[in-house]
This record gives sequence, C-alpha cells and structure tokens, in this order.
Amino acid sequence: MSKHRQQILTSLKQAGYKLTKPRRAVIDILTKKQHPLTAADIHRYLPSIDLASIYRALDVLTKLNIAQVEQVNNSSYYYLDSTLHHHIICEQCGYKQCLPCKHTFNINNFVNIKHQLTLTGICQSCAIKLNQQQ
Amino acid sequence: MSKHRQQILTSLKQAGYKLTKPRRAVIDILTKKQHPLTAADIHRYLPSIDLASIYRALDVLTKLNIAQVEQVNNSSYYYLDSTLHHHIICEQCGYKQCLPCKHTFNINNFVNIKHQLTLTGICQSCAIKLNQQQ
DNA sequence: TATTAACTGCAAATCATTTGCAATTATAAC
DNA sequence: GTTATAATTGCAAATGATTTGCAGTTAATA
Repeated sequence: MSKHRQQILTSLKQAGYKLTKPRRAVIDILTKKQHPLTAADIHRYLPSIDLASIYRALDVLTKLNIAQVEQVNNSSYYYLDSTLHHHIICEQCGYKQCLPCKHTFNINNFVNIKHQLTLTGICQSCAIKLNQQQ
Repeated sequence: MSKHRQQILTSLKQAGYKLTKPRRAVIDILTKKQHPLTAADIHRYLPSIDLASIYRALDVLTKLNIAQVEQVNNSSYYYLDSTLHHHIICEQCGYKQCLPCKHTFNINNFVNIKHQLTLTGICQSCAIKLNQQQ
C-alpha cells in the first residue's frame, strides 16, 4: 500500500520543497507502476523531463523516506512503499515480483535497525529460454 | 570462515581456469583482508595489476560462487565466504558487525535465487552519544 | 621446448550518476 | 494579479564504476 499522492505532496511541501512538474511526474509514475524502477526506466516514461531532474527528484524522495532504493546489478531501483515489502528481480529480463516482508531483526548491540533484502534469480520464462539454448 | 587459499585455487583449476598472477593476487588479498572490498580497494593494494584484470578475476570468482558481492552506494563489494553471512553497518560511525545467514528462499516462479541482506542501524556506543547530546 | 588457447595490460568505450551554470518557475508578499 | 526571489530546472560536461577490443604474453599440456 503506497502513500497517497496527496499525502506525499504534502510531505514534500512541509519539508520545504517546491511542488514542481518533474517531482509531481516522478511521484505519479512511481505511484502508477507497482514495481521498482530505475531513473532510466522513469525517464523512458517521461522523456520530456531531464534525466538529471529525475535523479534529483528521486534523491529528495529517498531523503524524506517517501521512496526506498534497492541496488541490483549496478543500478538503483526506486519505489514508493509505506508498508515494507521486497522484490525479486529476474537477472535476465528484469521481470519483478513483489514479496511480503515478514522480517524483524533483533541484533545485539544495535538499535534502529533497517533492512533491505535484495533477491535476484531467473524467472520461469527465462529459465525455459536458457534451457532451450543449450 | 573463508575457504582455504589452496582449496580455492583447486576449484579454479577444476573449473578450467588458469592460475594466473592476477587471480592469485586477488584471492590472496580477499583472504587476507577480512571484509568486503571494491575492485578499486583491491587495486590500491595491488597497483601493479590492471584494474580490468581485477574486475575479470572477481567475475570469475563470483561465477564460481567462491566470492560474494554486495552492492552499496553504486559500488560492488566483494568478499570470500563459504559460509554465507551478512553485515550490519552503523549509520553513524560505519562500524561493521558480521551476522550468520540462516536464510533460504523459495519463491514461486523463480529459480537460482540469490539474496543480499543489507542491514543498517545505530550501534550501542553511537546510541549513547546521541542520547547524551539531547 | 614448442604449441596454443586462455589471459593480461592498455586504451578506449560504455553506463549510471552527479555537477556547474544560466535560464526558468513556484511561492510568498504585496 | 504582479512582483521579487530563492529554489529548481534543463542542458552539457564531468565523474566514477565497470566493460570491451585487441595485440602481445603466459600457463598448461604434449
């Protein structure tokens, strides 16, 4: 369940940021698509917005904890998510699947623990293709 | 507990790879240092070996599951570890603590699943300092 | 020791991300 | 509404990590 658009815009404003076209557009795409996207992915959906501005918008959203980041294969994937969950990404085709998060961590000597679980694998259809190639 | 040097060299050989100077050197550094290193880190220890060769050696080691990778801040950190484990990093001071990994994941529709768990938090001594400041 | 495919070093290419700067724009005050 | 102003944008160039092509070198095997 991702935060409502309006709620996000309000958080931005409260934090002293202007509600600009690139920021709104990035929020809208992340709200609409239900899976993690790279800055380049977002730029493909929003070709009229400069890639640098997309990066800057994503930076702001991440700093405010409105968006989360996951790093896979030297790329950062961003997504909006108030209730924690994880994703598994196919190494071959980039297909993404959501997974509920049931984890809590209690670790000696640490407080305020946050976790990021990155799962990668090969999805069924890629596995089939790869088998056929051999 | 990391695989013994000799054992690693044998695995390489068995997999049909030559035992070259760059490969040996990378294995030695990863064995010696007890924490995750970037290719650039390794190159700093081994300036006479070309960075590209370090990347190629790390690739081989990762493919053979001799080394593992973790991505943090757009850099890949490599380490040798036969028994999987994770790390928790203090957000304040960077202190790292190792954690055993007891996880296996079975996910519908995916095979060859690898996971990377990144934990961050505040370590005890930083938590104390932060409390005193307030 | 000779042969040969695998491997290296180098330089250049690529890809993701960041930055400097002049022009634009959202906001708040009038 | 207009105006003033600092924040933000788009663009182009810079940076940093990683990859690649290629000619020369080397480990392994006979």
